[in-house]
Formats: sequence, structure tokens, C-alpha cells
Amino acid sequence: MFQSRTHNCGELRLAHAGQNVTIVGWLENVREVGSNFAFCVIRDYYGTTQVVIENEQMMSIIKPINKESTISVTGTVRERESKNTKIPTGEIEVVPTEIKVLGKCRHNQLPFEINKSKDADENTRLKYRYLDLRNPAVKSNIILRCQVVAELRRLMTEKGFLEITTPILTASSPEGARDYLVPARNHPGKFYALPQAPQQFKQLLMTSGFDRYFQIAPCFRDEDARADRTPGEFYQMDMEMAFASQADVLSTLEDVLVPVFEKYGKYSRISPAPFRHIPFNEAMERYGSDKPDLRIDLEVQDVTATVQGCGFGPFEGNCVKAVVVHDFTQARKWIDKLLVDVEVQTGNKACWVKVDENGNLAGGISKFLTERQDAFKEALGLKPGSFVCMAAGKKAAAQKTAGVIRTLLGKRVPGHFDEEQYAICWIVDFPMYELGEESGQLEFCHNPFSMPQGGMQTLIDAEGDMDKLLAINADQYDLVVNGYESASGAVRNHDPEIMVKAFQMVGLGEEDVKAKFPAMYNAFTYGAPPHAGAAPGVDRLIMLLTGEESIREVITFPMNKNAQDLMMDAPTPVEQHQLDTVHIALNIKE
RNA sequence: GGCCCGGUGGUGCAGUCGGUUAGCACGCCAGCCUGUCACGCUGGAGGUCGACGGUUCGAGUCCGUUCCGGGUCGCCA
Repeated sequence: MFQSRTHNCGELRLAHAGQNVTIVGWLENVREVGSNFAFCVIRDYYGTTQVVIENEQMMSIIKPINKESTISVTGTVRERESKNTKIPTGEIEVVPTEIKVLGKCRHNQLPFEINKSKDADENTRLKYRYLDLRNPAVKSNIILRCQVVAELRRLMTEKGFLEITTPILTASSPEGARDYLVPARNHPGKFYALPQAPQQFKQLLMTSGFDRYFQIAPCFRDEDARADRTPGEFYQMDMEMAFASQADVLSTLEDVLVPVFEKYGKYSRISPAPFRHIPFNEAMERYGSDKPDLRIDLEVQDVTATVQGCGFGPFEGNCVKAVVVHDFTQARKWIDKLLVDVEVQTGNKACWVKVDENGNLAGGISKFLTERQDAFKEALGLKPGSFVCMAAGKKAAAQKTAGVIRTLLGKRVPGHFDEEQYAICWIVDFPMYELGEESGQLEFCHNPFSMPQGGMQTLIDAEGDMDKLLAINADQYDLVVNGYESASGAVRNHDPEIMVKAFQMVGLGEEDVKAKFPAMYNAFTYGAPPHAGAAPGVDRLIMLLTGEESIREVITFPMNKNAQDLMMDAPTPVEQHQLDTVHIALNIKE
């Protein structure tokens, strides 16, 4: 029969000396230091404890046990002869009278060493995630995640928010990402979809008068992965407030997130609330990104006017953005690496020029600029030793490329990156509409649920005037932390007439609104409160708090880049009868 | 789907200009060691160098194709 532990592996201290105890855990290591003398390390969730073997009988028991087996050790706590100050239990050891194997590890060669699992091949880690998670350094991220989620719930509840769960099986939504579809057995040819976000449900809750809602909500999107984006599913702390303005939402999130960063963050320096507001257009112009890393002190400058007609092909007729670093000493090879990395990350080429010790432009594309070098140097405030990296293209592309240049230069040239802090800002005033890259037509910039600033009148004034339409902003906002988009939200459009008008601008009509968002459109005709909300991404928040660069490090059972669960072997084929039940015939193209 | 990087014993990595027995660390096995704690010492096992094809007297190394993984663009709040 299993005898319960009397203590865990993290709690025994000198004060316990002389007590008879039972501890249980994984056999982490055995150090033999004599013929019948050895030290074993037992590890459980709480810590590690040393067990000392000092006779032939115990040695014969411990010797055949593979590492990572679970064992139970009963014995006496004793003060160590030589103490280890590095671990909390380092002053004592357990002298066993009985050692039992609870769960034998049948493998004497593990796929990786538990304590070094973070270095192992990621495929192997994911396949053996249950072993990977035995590593305290891996486990700690998951523990922190649990604590942060509990804290978020506590703080939101304290502020009067109700946690309400919303359906996982719901209707496919025509906007945004690809849906995960679930065939409906009782409705041949019809499908449920997993929610991309509880967006419409939370807005319906507002019209029902729940006033303040939140949810640690799973969201499903069938899109490709990135280092900071898991494929398939992720979690948001979705929230919404009725009769609330943008300012109400921002201050609520500041109240909730600052304490979380303070308590659980890796860095102690945090931007004080209220966080700086940066309008979208200004962010694009100065940082070349709508999620600028404000720990970097460089900014993007515009040199379009100065370089027009210089003869360098890519500049002609294009917008040209520059990032300047003074006192630049890096070698040509370093610059080449920079240009390659910029191209990999943006798909666009960058070019460069330096100012030599005599104050003349040199290197890179300098020969195109020598004639006008004084104006060029004046415009950018250059001096001997300055380095200029430039990107050209249509405005948005040039800005975006310059933004990547800014980030790479900032992080690689010493003295421009103040890393150990949380630099937080709100990006506000996102445009309501944009021109579609392919279609050339007006499209919603983000989601169509946002209220245009100025409401109906703005839409009426701008109707038919493309420039005016493109200049309309929405009360839409992103929370940006160290260059990561960490939350996104908006003041919603709660007026069905303004909704219809907003849709008319992109060539859709009342019928389209009703067809795409029937529940919301109808609900809003019965008296809807003005409302606003946001959704911080839980996974990214944990990434920021732990300092991890891969989102897979903060997810308990992550999928790989190709949306496969290597441990469970998902997705898998299913039996023909299962397909028949849901009326699915496969049509797989080569 | 495009581009970039990678794939070498169980794990992590090195491998020069194409050259003879593919190195190192950790792990594993055996032996030694009574105060280790990243224990130490001695010895040992373990590799079709992702796969296929080509160039060559000779390929881990060069070329082509392909598979797998990561990053990135497209995509995505």
C-alpha cells in the first residue's frame, strides 16, 4: 500500500533533524562516492532533498533503480556533515530505513537530460513534453502562468467584472482569420466554428445589461505561426464595459496590468500609468511600426524630398525613410549582415551610407548622394562617424522596413537599447479604413465593430471622398509592451444605423450587415449601451513577464509551427464511419 | 506558397582546401573512490554524418533534388 509522504522535498530544515519522515519524488541523480556510500537527489514539485546511502543493503536497493523513477524514502532527518548553502534543504539529508519504487522508469537513456531539456531539439521536447515539464526551469513558466491568471481573475473580479463563459461551438464568422470548422452531425452540410474571439458574445452581453464582463477566453484561428504567435489556439483576457469610454477601458487595464508586471515581471522598471498615448500615424512615422519597442532610443526620419532625383533607382518616385546612428564603428561585414537580416525580416532591401572622418559621405550608395551631401547631412543632422540605413518604397513599406532597421540597429549597436524594463504605451487613433493591397478598394482596417471617431456625421462628411475616408480614425487602441502587441481593443459601434453607414463606405449594405452579424445587428435595434473593451493576450503577457522569446515556452502543451501536437500525434486521420456520421467525404488533392 | 538558417552516436556541438581511424562535452555501461552536491578518476559501448542522385581515384565537406525543423514574408489582432 502507498504510504503518503509526511513532508515534501522542499520543506525539510535543520529543525526537522531527528524526525522520522517519508518523502516521495523522482530519483534525479545518484552520486556514488564510495563502495557503499552515495548521495541521491529526490525531486518533487516543491524542491529537492538529499538522501544518503551508507550501507550495503540500501546501496543494493538504489543501484538498480533508473533515474527518473518515482520512489518513496522513509528515514530519519539528519544534519549534514558538509552543508550546501545553494539549496533550501541543503543543511539536512535523509538517512533511509526503507526505499520503495513507486513508478519504475524503464529507460536508462532519456530523450534528453531533464535539467538541460531547454537545450534539446524542439521536436524532441514537444514529443516528450511530459518529461520536458519535469525540468523546474520549464515548469516555472507554467506555474507563473497559473499565478498570473489567478491574479488577473482576482483583480478583475475586485473591480466588479463578472467572468462569463461563452460558447466554444458557435457560428463561422466571415471576417478575419480562417475558422476551425466542426461538422454538425444533425445538420448535414452545416458546420460549427470555434470562436476566433468571443467578440460578438461579449457585445451581446453588454446589450443584456451585464455591465462589466471578462473571461480568460480560448480563441481559435487557423493561421500560420510565428515566434510570438501559436498556431491554432491561444488565450485572451477578454473584457468589455458598458456605458464606458476609451479612457475607462485604458485606466481599468492600467489598474490591472501594472500590479501584475510589478509582482510577476522579470524587470522591476515599468512605465508608470497612465501610459503614453501615441497616435497610429505618429507611431508609423517615428518608429516604423504600430508596435514600437520604446526601449530603443532611435527614431525613423524621412528623407524623401532630399534624395529625390539623386539617380539611385529604388529611390525614384518612392518614399525614403532613414535611421541614423552616430559614432558608428562597425565593420563592412557587420553592415552586410544587417542588410541581409532586414531583407529576411521584411522582404525589402535596405541601403546605407556613412560619414567619414572628413565629413564626406562614403560607402554604400554614397556616390548617388555626393552632389547633394550637404543638404543630406543637414536634413539628418549627420556628423563624422554617422551611419545612415535607408529603406525605400511605398510609404507603408518604407516605414515598415525602416522600423525593422530601427529595431536591429538599436539592439545591435551598443548604447541604444535599455533592455531591462517594461516600456509600455498605448497606440491610439487607428484608421477606420485602408486601401486593400490587391483590390485597391476601401476596406476595414481592423474589425468592423469599431465606432468611427465623430460617429455618423464623420461618415456622412467623408462619403465619396477617398482621402477623407482614409483619414477617418476609430477609437481603437493597442497596448504595446517592449515591441509586442499585448492587447487590442476599441470603442464599439453600438448604433445599427452607423453600422450600416460604415458598411456602405466599403460597398456593403444593410443586408450584408444583417447577414454577417445577425445577432448583433438585431440586438442593437433593441437599445444598446455605448460600450468599449479590449483583450490582452495571456500568452504574450506571460512571455513578457518571463522574458521568453518563444511563445511555446509559456504554453503547457504547445503545438509545433505546423500546428501539430507531436505528443498526442494530432491531427490524425479518423475512421470512415466517423466521417460518415458527420457527412464528410474526403477530397484530397495531390 | 516564397525567402533565410539548420539537420553529424541518446542530447548538445566541432569537423580547416574534398584525403586515409569522423572529434569533444554531457548522458549510458563496467570498475575504483566514505562527504558529494554540475562529484571525481580509469576503461568501454554507441554513428548507414536527414534521404536520394551526381561530380571525383576519393564526399560529413562540392552540385542537384527531396524530406524534416526553426525564423520570416504572405496571412493573422
